[in-house]
Amino acid sequence: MDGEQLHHLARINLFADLDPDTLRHLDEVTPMSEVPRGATIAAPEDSRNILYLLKRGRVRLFKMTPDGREITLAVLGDGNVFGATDSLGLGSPEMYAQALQSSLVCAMRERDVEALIRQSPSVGMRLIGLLGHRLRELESLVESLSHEEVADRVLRLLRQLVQDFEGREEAGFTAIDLPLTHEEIATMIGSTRETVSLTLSRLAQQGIVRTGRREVAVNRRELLRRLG
DNA sequence: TCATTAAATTTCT
DNA sequence: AGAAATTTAATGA
Repeated sequence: MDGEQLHHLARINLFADLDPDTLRHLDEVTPMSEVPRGATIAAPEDSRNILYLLKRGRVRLFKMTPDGREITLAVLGDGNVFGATDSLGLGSPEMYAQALQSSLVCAMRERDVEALIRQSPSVGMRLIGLLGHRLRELESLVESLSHEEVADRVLRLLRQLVQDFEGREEAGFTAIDLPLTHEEIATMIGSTRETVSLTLSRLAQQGIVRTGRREVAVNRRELLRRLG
């Protein structure tokens, strides 16, 4: 399965073809809440047996190093899931989840998820698709982190983000539909705010990216040329 | 090449 | 005004 298909797979509703009765039951066991930008949805001290369903919004998953620095492990969009570290073994207990923008989140007990998967295997299949996509992005990140210089790490990250969060197209530049600071970008590629800032402005001079406060757009043609 | 430190500057609330 | 985000510069590993 190629990246484009996986991309679309990740966007479809986890519960797409469930029958009305099941959906009604799900509604009862999955309280929904609106989470404001910047708020923490889950922290290590929270109960670990909940699967969060991101109905709409953007959520960043990160860990904290002993010296207090953040390491971002994933940014999730509409239709994705996170949490649930006990029986599903999804993610680690040390993970924080923070809303990058106002988001709509459902909480489902892990045991209800288990029961649902047994009853509707298609839900399980979609979950695997979602997780497979995340795994692949992590693999590519590790690869990049281990031997590339910062400029290339930034570029690979942006290529990934523009695929997952494709925004408006304007004058050859495709926006990344995600509010990100240079600081946050740094935590995604193991660099620093200052270096990311300098790197982005150099890439802007080269016509590969266009940046603004909390926003980045990329010229896909130039990006491809540079990354090969 | 890039993290670190320090500081200035811009932009948002 | 004050906070947050970004930029610039000097230094050393």
